[in-house]
Amino acid sequence: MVSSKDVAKHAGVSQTTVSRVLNTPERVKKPTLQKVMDAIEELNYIPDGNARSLVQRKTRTIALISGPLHNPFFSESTTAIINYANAQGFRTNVHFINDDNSEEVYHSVFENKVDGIILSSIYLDDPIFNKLEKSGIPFISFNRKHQSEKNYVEIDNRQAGYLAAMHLLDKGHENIVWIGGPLTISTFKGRMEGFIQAMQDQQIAIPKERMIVTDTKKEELYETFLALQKSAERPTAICAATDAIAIRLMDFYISAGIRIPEDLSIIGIDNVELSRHASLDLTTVGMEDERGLGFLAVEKLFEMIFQKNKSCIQIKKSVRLFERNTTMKK
Amino acid sequence: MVSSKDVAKHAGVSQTTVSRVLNTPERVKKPTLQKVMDAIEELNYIPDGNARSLVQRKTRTIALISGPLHNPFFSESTTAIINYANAQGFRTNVHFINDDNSEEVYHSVFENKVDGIILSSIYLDDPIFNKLEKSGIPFISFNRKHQSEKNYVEIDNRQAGYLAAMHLLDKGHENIVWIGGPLTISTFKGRMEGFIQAMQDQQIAIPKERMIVTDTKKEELYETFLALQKSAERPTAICAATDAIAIRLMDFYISAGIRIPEDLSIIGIDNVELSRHASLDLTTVGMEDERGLGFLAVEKLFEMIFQKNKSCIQIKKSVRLFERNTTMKK
DNA sequence: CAAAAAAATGAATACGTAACCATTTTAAAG
DNA sequence: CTTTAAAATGGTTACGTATTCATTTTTTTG
Repeated sequence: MVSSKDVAKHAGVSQTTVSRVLNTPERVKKPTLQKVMDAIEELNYIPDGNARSLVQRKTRTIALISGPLHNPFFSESTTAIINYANAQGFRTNVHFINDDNSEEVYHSVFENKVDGIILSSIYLDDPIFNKLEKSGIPFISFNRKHQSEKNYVEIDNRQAGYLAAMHLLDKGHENIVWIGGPLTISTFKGRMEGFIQAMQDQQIAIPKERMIVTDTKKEELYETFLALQKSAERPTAICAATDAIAIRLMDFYISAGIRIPEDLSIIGIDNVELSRHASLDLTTVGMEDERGLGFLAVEKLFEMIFQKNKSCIQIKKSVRLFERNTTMKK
Repeated sequence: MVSSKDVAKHAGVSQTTVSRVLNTPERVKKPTLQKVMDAIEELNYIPDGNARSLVQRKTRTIALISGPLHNPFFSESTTAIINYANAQGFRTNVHFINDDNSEEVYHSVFENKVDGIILSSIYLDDPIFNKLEKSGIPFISFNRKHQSEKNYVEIDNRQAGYLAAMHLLDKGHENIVWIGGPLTISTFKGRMEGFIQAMQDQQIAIPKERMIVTDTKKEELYETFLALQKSAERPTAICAATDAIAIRLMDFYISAGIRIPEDLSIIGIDNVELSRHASLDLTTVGMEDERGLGFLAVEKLFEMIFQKNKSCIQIKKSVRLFERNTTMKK
């Protein structure tokens, strides 16, 4: 590989001058500059970012630990985050966490000495949180938060669950089923609490079998769907904890010949882009802000990176109903 | 930051031994090993990947230059690629290219001295191809290929376009509109050629106004939709170059009250996961292989990285029709 | 038990860059 | 001109690791 020393030799200057040409060209005399530039061109020299990182103690890289991209929420946030980082001249290392690779993922992230970490994969009692704090690397979680209530950007999940439930109640539904992910995740916990609150406020009892806490994977949701179909008293409406869940369930129901919303109302939460598609036209609850949580989070992350802003980020965005065509009067 | 020297001092050994503990622990005596491990634990030492990269001349990082994630094809391939790389212990730098950032993106990739590059963003006559070859870094393009016909994984685009057109012709359509992206991209060129071939084989004339080459962005597609709606002789079927285009168009048509497939048949190409959703149920053409082009490409890329396999990769996967519910007899 | 072989460890160095300090060259001031 | 200041450039070092080679310690062998 051609290094700055090779360039220096070729141009008849010192390595220091080559470095200066690249970093502070205004401190180099014109003719010297030209000589060096020519040598760079001729030798096809590209500086080594790793060597630079080593001496500068900055990698110009952030790590993104994201949920799965088949969930449109995450494909939207990932896009926003990578584009923002790129615009700042930063690279983005993307990771997906599953049940048995979190160890390796965090190891890889810490080893790489990234300048910032943005994650949507944290659990309420996740032990990784302490490691993140101890590492001294700026980090922020979006969509989910840790029980410590530090460094997060989220929507008002309780409000979201509440509004979703209220909408179905307004439409005259009473036999409503909640389908959400594990309560070890703040997002699902908050949204479910909001849902329960609304039902209680309207004095609607919720039998245990109508509160379904499941995994959000396709297979588990299919099991859930089958169980519901077999149940004696089928729900007239489903309150799904996320648009991704709602959209998946719609697939199963429509495939089974059940019409939405005529036979079954369904509402999601997140207001992902895809939910607006005319074929789905999913009623949902989400932020007004079109930029999304991922954008807000990465924006804050870079504030932390650049300004060394050590203050704790706590952002909760309020939500509203987006009424579309998957819910109707009972 | 705590370095291996600090660990060495703390454990009363040399830095060399610390390095050995991490890399070749079997060459270290048990009690020494333990001392060092304890010191590592106590000081919370994590080796610096950049320093290692510098001396080993390997970064354990690949770069992915992808199309936009709102296109399900790319969210699927990105998932497959990142997961594969992670399983190999590699990080993935993800980049998105747009009209005016390609310079910076490639600069960033080359600067980072990645071990491999996987890209779906190349143009037929893309000058970046020579730079990639000159760089000596293993690389492969998927979905698209360069005119040099080197290092690519694609579907048989001509066959795909042919099958899509034939399907519509079989259904009795004659007024068929082709909607695809720019012909500077191999994917669109090949698919369109296949489409034209089928029409010629069936001796169906294609007036110029039925061959639409446009940008694949939402806004441009909307313009295309409006133009078609205004045209005197509306098509009875649309052959879209990709599922992403087809799905976008369905949104516009359904929003305008046009029924699919009753009023208009539409077929895509790619067979993305989303196309199977019951609400869309898009007829399409795609690979048999469920793993997708991204997976095949990254698999080959790692063969190149590990085996120093310099042989040129040329993979063209054959396709078949997936008949669903957006096409019907005229 | 001595000699030879093997195992364990350490000292020194390289990787490619930026930063710091020293030196030379050029321009400004008197 | 000479002196002083400023600009331009070069030499050396540090960043944190793995590697190479040398040295010490331990084990094996006859």
